[in-house]
Amino acid sequence: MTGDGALRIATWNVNSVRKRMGRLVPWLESRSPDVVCLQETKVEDDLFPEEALREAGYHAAILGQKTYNGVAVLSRHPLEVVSRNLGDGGDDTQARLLDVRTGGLRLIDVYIPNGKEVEDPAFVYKLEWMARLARYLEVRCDPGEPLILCGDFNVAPEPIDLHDPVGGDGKVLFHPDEREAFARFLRWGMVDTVRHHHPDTPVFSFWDYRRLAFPRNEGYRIDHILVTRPLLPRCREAFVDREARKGKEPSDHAPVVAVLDPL
DNA sequence: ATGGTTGCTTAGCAA
Repeated sequence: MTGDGALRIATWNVNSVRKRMGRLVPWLESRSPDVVCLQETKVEDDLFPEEALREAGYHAAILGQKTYNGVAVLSRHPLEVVSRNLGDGGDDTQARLLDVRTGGLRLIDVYIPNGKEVEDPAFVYKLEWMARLARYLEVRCDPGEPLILCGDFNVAPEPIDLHDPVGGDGKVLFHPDEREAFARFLRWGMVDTVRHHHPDTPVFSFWDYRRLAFPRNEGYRIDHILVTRPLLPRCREAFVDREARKGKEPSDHAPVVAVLDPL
């Protein structure tokens, strides 16, 4: 809590929730977010550390699987699940989406496929999944409703969003096709909160474990909190919590936080 | 430099 009733909404790819509990719980205690969307929990639902997180003060909605992927939404308030995965008749075998209502808000937590390499079939799957998500917004959501779409999008939207936009052009995370798929979310009616509040500031949310990328600040801004227009006047600030990437055994991603004025 | 590191699961995959 910020002490004035503001809501803190966060998204964090933790790269295994069980491995990261020693950092996640102190982070929850120090930052006191109201809602936290997690990605890459990498755990089946019956092994999710729900009790420890309950003791830290959070309800949880979870959609996990063994070894890979997995999303969860933690909230100070009880959660109602609107949808687990896209539910459109396409492949839903990977745990990548949770659509929930909590504390008077609707949030969609996504872990968009990484895509591996542009030449890989996984990249085709990524583009198809993003098109399915756009369709999900069109069919099951309304740009006139207060809605938050956040998570690991695995897309750096603009040149400012990666350390080497020339070298990265046409590669995974910054390919024109995935940038266009991301732009479609914005055209539908979502606003990128971090970029809205910091139009000209390079900020990254992911640094590869390899190549000493973090100390060199060779990063990408691929984790996003998007909001529909009705929420924008309430969004006071949005930022990357870079401190959470420092120190021993970090995730390769930092949390992104948006601060909303109360209704 | 098709390099490098981390996590899950145990040698190979995903990121």
